Amino acid sequence: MINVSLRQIEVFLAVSATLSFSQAARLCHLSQPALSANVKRLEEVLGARLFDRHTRKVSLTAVGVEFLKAASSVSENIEAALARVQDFVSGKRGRLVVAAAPSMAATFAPRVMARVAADHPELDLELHDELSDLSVDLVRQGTADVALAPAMDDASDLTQKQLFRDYLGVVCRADHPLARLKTVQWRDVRPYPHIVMNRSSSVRQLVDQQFARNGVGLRPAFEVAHVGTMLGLISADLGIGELPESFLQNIDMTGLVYRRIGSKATYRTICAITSRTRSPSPLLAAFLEHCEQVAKEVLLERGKAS
Amino acid sequence: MINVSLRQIEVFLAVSATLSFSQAARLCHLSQPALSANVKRLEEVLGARLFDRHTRKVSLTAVGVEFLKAASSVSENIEAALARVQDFVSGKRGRLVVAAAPSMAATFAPRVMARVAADHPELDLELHDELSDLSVDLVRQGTADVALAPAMDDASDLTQKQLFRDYLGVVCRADHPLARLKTVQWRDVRPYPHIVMNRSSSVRQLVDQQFARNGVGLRPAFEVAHVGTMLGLISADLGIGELPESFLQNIDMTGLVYRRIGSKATYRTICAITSRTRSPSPLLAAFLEHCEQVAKEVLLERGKAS
DNA sequence: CGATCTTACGGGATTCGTAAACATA
DNA sequence: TATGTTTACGAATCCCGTAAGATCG
Repeated sequence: MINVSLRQIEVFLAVSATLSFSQAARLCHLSQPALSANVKRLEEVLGARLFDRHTRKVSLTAVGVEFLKAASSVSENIEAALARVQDFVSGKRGRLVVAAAPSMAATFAPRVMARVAADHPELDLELHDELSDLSVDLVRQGTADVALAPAMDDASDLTQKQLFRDYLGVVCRADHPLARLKTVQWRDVRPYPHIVMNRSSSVRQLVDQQFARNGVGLRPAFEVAHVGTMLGLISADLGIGELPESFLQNIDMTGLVYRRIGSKATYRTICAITSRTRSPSPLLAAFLEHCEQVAKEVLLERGKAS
Repeated sequence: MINVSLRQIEVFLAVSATLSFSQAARLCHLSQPALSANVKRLEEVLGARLFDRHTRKVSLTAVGVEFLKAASSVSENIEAALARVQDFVSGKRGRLVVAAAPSMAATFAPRVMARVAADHPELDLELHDELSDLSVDLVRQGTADVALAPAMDDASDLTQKQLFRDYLGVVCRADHPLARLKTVQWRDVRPYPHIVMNRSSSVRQLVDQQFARNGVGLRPAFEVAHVGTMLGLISADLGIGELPESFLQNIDMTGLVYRRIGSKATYRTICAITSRTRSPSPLLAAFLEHCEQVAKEVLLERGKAS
C-alpha cells in the first residue's frame, strides 16, 4: 500500500488495455517516456516484470495477468467509492435531521424540506417536532442537524441564522370588541380573560415576558398544551389569546381574527439553529440556503396579504 | 481517481482511527504539519471538510463518516490485492506447466517439481509428458512454461539452460558377450540384432545419427514405442538396444546391463528450455534454480555410483 | 528505414520537515 | 500555560516532457 500509486495502476490498466505504450500514453495524457517510467517504477516496486516488450509487440507476463485482476478490482472499487462520496458531498445522497418548534413544524419546515427533497431525490430526511428548547437540545446533542426555532439567548455553541420575524398578536372572536380596533396596544388586551399555552411552551415564555415588560400581571383563565385547544376556547368566547402569527398558517380562522400587538410590533426572530462545533454537511448547507429563500418568500407573501 | 492518492487515504484512516493529528502523524511516520497538509489537500479535492478540528478534539464530519466507509473498503481491497500479487511474485502462488521428454518425465522432472512444490505449497503444477519435439512445441506455443528435453538445434527463440549430459549406451542381457567388455565401441555393437524406438522418438534420431557418423548402417530387428517394450525384448534375448542412460533411472535392470558406448563417450545435453520472448515468471525462475541444483546432484550420484 | 520502447537530463510541481504562529481548555 | 492544529518557508524529492539512443521488423 505504501508503495504503489493510483496513477501507476491507471497507467498499468491503460497499457493492459491497449498493449501499446504509445497508445496508452495518449489515453493517460502523458508523454510516452513518462508512461514508460511509471510502468518501470511499478515493476520495481512489485519486484516483477509486468509486460514483455518487444519492438513490435507488448504482452502481459504471468505476473502481469495476475496484477491485472488485482488492478481492475482496485480501480473499480475506488471509482465506485469515490462516486458514492461525491454523491454525498454534492448532497445527492445523505441524511438530514431537522428539528422544528411547533409553529415551524406545521408550515415552514415542510416547505423547506419539500424543496430540498425535490433537488435531491435520494436522500433520507427526518423531521422532529418538539418544543423550541427541546429542538435546540437535539441540535446540541447531535441528534438533529438543524433546528427551526426562535432565537436562543445562550447560543455560544450555536450558529443562529436569522430567517424572519414572527410577530406576536392576539386572537379573538370576530365579534369581540378588540376586533374593531385598527391597532391593538397591550393595555387594550388587559381587561379580557386570557388563554395561554402552558409553561413549557416558548410562546408562553414570550407572552409572560411581554406582559411583564408592559407592566401587566397576567391572570390566565385557561392553560392549554395545543394551539387548537386555545382557538377552540376562544371560539367559545371564553377568552382571548396571544400567539405568534406563524401558528396561524394552516388554521381555519373563520369566526376569529388576529391582530398584531403594540405600536412598535413585538416579535420573536425565527432562526435556523445549527451547531457551531460540527461543520455543516453539504446537505445542511443546501437546507440553509432553501431556508433563506423560503423566508424571503414568506415576507413577500405577507406584503401581498396586507 | 485521478485526484486522490493512496497516501491521503492512508493518512485519513490514521486520523480517523486516532482522532488526533499528532498521533496519526506518528503512525504514518510523518511530521504533524505534513500530515495536516495531506488532510487539507484531500479535503480540497473532495470539496468537503472531513474532520471538525477543535483545539482539544478532532471528530469526523458527516462527509467524513461516509468517506471512512469508502476509504476502509478501498484500503482493504488494495491491501488484499497487493498481498495476492506479492504471493504470486514471490512464487508462493501461481501455475507452472512443465513439459518433459519421456526420459525426463519419469525421474528428473518429478524430482525438481517435488522441490518446487515443497517450497511453495499452494501452487498449481502441471506436467505434460510428450516426445522431445512436442514438449518444445508446447513451450513455443505458450502452453508450457518450460520443457525438459535434449538441446534443440533451431533455438533462436528459445533459452536453453544446459543441465547435464545424458550418455548414450547399450543395454543387453547380463550374459551377453558385450557385457564382458570393459569399454564398448560402436564396432562392437554392430553384429547384434538391434531393437530401436520408432522414428518419432528423439532417441531414435540420436541413435540413427550416431550409427551414421560411425559408418554403420543400422538394421533394426524391432521398432518399439516404449522403453519397457524394448527392455522386454532384450530380456528375451531378441537383441540389444541403444538408450540414453536417463531412461534407466526407474527401471528394474535385473538380468540386464548398461554400458556407455564409444571411446569418447556419446551424449546428448539435457536442457531446461524456455521461451526467449516470454519473460520468466518467478515460479519458473525458482523451477530453473531447482533444475540446476538437482542436475548437480545427479552428477554427484553418478560419481558415487561408478 | 520506420515504428516503438528506453535512457538521459533539465525544469517544474509536489511534499516534506523545521520553526513560528495561532487557538482553546 | 499547555496541548494540539495551522501557517510559512526552504530543501529534497518526485514526476513530467524533450531529445537522443537502442532495437527489431
